[in-house]
Amino acid sequence: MRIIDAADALGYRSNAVARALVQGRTALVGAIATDLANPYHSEVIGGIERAAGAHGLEVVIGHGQRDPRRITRWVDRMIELNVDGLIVVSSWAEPSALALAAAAAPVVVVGRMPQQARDVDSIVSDDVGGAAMAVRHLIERGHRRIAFVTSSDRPAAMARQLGYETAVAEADANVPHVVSLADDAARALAALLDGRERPTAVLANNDVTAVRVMDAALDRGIRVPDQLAVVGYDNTVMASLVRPTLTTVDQPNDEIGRLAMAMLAERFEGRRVERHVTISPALVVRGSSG
Amino acid sequence: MRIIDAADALGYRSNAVARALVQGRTALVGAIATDLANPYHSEVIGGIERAAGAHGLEVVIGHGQRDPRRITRWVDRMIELNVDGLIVVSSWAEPSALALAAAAAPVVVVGRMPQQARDVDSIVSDDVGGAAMAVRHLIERGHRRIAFVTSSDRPAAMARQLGYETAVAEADANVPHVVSLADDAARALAALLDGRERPTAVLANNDVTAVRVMDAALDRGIRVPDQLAVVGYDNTVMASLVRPTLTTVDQPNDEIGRLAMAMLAERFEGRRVERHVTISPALVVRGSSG
DNA sequence: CTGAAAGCGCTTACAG
DNA sequence: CTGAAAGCGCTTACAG
Repeated sequence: MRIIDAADALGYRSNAVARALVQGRTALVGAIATDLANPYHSEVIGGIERAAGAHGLEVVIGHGQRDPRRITRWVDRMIELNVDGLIVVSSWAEPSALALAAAAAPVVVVGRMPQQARDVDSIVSDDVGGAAMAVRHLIERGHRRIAFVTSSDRPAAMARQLGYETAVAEADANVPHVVSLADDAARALAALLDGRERPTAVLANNDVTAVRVMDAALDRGIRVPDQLAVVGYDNTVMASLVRPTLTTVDQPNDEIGRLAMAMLAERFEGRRVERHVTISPALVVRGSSG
Repeated sequence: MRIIDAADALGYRSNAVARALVQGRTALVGAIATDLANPYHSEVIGGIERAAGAHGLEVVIGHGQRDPRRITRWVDRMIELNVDGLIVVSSWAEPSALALAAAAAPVVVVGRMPQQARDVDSIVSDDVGGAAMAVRHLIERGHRRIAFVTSSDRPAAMARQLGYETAVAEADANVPHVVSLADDAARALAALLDGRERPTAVLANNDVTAVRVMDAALDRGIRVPDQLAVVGYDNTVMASLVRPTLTTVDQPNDEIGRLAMAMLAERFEGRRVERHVTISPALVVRGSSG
């Protein structure tokens, strides 16, 4: 007891680095996010953290800052830090780096990768289904000229586009009308909104894009939702802040984080086979779709 | 070379934990944030990261999740992880834990602490000056009945209230009228907006509070800014998303992050005396103040 | 210049 | 039950 008191008095703290070296485990889970400023990512990480507590694990976060190289470097760095498991909330990491990492510790990717990495588990949201659900909602409200506006050619956006195309095809509505804001956004928006055959509804690949469409419409005096219905994707905070509030597709981010942690735990318990889970999104109807 | 090739082929990676043990340094800076979902915190951390790169340091992030105990525990954990320096983007850590940490590695707190911790450097924004600047702006626009609405009694909010009180006093405007949303927000807003002596302008302790005031006003048919000017604080993304867009007080978050990293670097170079820096905010005038 | 030894701060298995 | 030794995977200082 006197020894312990003396240690406390001197401010002694056990060196976790040395402990990790001998125990071969750090009790650390690494979480890498494309962009922490994006609330979607911080919510997923919140879910990971809450679940990690139950396993006696701490979550250290690496911030990718929307830079693919930085994200891939974090994968390497986390393995060097000897994390016991790694959750990559990003589709931007190099598959080869992920496969290498998976040889050292269990790895779960949250997001739709361009290609699978060996021995890496994954969680994706059903983007095809979510986008189709949004389009069906617009069709139910009587819309027949529905455009898809996208700012990305990442796999998630492509899957949403596919869901859009599928749903307009099955409803015998318009021919698919896809507008990309990637190059000249102002011009693309002008072509979309100033033409004679203006759509009556727009599905956007995410909330940010949806808000850009809404702003462009309001600038032209086009009323939302009366003259143009707009639906976003991701249900970020901005969806309930803008006026009119934005109808959007929601994903259970907290739940996704918990699941990612649970999948790591299964690996700790000995699972050897890959596991790939698809999560179902849900439509949140607000003002922008009438 | 053949040995290196073989190591590569086997996927060998140097064990950073072992290296850290012998070198006595991890090349890691810990960054702890109250709430990563808050863009203010993720911007500061972005600034830290950009500056850390130049020093060959990596930034690991601990997420406080708005839980004071969790934040304090992260301070302990980061020291156990042997970070070379620690930046706490939060005012919620226990001063005693910070002082203990500072005995092991340089520590910089970004935020206004209720009390100073020994050997801990700090960066605060001039909240008194920022709030006074906002009030003077409203006075210039002719307002004489200006209220301060706050949702917090944390030191930053208190300093902003002080700045408000100082500025209304010097302008010979109204007597200070402070409204707290801490207990019964709906009732407090009703008292503020439904009374006969309704203010013509409101300064809020932050943007979230400002948006709540704006929404409450719009619900009552009170036009912003014509019948009620509203000014926020922090210049979060939501300030430019709401309609009317929000006049607010901006802090150079990226710059604050860089400075925090620079202050750590000074400690690495041998600085022994405490350093406390105050950053000047700036007013961003938008639609909500007319 | 090369190679083996000592040691970073712990935990664990073992001898006393 | 207590105490000393071995060893985790590296780096560094030193002997050859």
